[in-house]
Amino acid sequence: MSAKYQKIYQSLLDQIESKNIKAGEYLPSENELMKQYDASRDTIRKSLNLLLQNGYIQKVVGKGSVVLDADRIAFPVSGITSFKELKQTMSGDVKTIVHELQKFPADEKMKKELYMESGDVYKIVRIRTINNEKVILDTDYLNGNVVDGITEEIANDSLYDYIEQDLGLKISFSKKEITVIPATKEEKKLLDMLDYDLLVCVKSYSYLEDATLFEYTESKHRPDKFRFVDFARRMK
Amino acid sequence: MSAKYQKIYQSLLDQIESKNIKAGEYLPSENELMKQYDASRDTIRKSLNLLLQNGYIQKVVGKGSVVLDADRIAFPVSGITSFKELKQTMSGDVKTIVHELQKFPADEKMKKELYMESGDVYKIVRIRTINNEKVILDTDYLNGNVVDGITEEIANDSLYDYIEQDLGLKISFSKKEITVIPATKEEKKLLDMLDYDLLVCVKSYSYLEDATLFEYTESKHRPDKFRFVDFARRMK
DNA sequence: GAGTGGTCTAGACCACTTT
DNA sequence: AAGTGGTCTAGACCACTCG
Repeated sequence: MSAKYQKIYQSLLDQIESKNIKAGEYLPSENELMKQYDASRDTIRKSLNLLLQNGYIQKVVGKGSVVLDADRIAFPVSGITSFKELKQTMSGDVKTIVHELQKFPADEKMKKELYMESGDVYKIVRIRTINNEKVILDTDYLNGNVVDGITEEIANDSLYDYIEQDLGLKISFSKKEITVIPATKEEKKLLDMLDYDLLVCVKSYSYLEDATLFEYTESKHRPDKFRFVDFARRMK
Repeated sequence: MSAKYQKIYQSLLDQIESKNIKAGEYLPSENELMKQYDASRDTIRKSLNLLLQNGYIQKVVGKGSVVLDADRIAFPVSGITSFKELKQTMSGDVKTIVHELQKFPADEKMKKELYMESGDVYKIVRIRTINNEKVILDTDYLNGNVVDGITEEIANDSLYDYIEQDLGLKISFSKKEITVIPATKEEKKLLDMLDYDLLVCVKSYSYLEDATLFEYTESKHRPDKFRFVDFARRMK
């Protein structure tokens, strides 16, 4: 986070989020920003590109960079938000129950899902409660060759913090798939399902900076507690 | 699409998609690509950035750009795919039934959703069938000050083609929200709901290049026919 | 005509990986 | 030591919007 363009991005973002520059207003021109931040045009443009990609501004040729209305749909779910990070944007009292934690030699399914040839796999099953209702069931499978030393405390706190801060690995990107599936008896027993028979299933593959696949997750949400927000630019 | 970096992007993408360069292999280095395409490093890097953002490659410092496994999760839903575009990636026989098409002065709800002060709004209700099953209910509201002249044929074919090709407007970005909602009696009547009581609701706000909001859509999917795929890079 | 963003170029230094 | 990507700079021309 020491790069100049990232600092400028953060500085501009702060001004947008604090409503110092309001939705509908224009940012200073690239020329202006060059002077303000004592940076080259290219550096400024890198900063603006980050704002652009994350849906904070829209550039209009001949006019400038307009600030968009980020409140319209609040923006909790961008990037690879882990549950702990997500939690901070959620209302209500959120807790984690570690239901299962084991380490075992990778079976066929895991070798396939995690592209492993040998070694151990961690399986972690966690139940997430919101206001004391059990509404999310997370099952993680981790490549034990990449990540090791997972304990119940870690699983109870934050896996991502452990991987990034303690192991010093860098989580880089993920692929997610969202579908709706019937709840099994087992799942109905573990969660407070009310009258629902379906679960929203988010399958997720997470990768490190060097493109190593280290985690496969199935996150099953009670339908009424599920919400996903997306910002997308058109690519033609 | 005439920019040099976009052409290089497309060229590299073709090679990746045709398996000319396979997953796990490295692209030529930036230096190599500069020579191959007779371009500056900056231009090459712009092309690679597009591949990066769309999940086709991962850059590893000191090594190069690895091609990722795009097949792992197929990638139908990136950008603002309209239904017609989506259709092409779907299996099965897909049809559209225009159920309602009207134009009326914006009421309070529409003024709020579309940020209008006055003028007309189009309301279009369409039912999408897959293999003759009615599984998706799309309701579009369009700002009549921006988009005009919509007929049943257009609604039946492709709204986006009309807006982009006939009206010459440029669709630029959208915000989407995915939730699950109970199906109303009306919706149950319009769709083939089998035993399902829930619908996946995708609310979408679509904007033009100059940041004008021109469309608000509610797309309701029968749960078993819904699938959403997402690629995300971590922003810390 | 002045100002805006969009694109492209050429050159430089750094931290990192590999041999 | 050589090669890689990450960052930063300076200068140029274009198409576009606005007054």
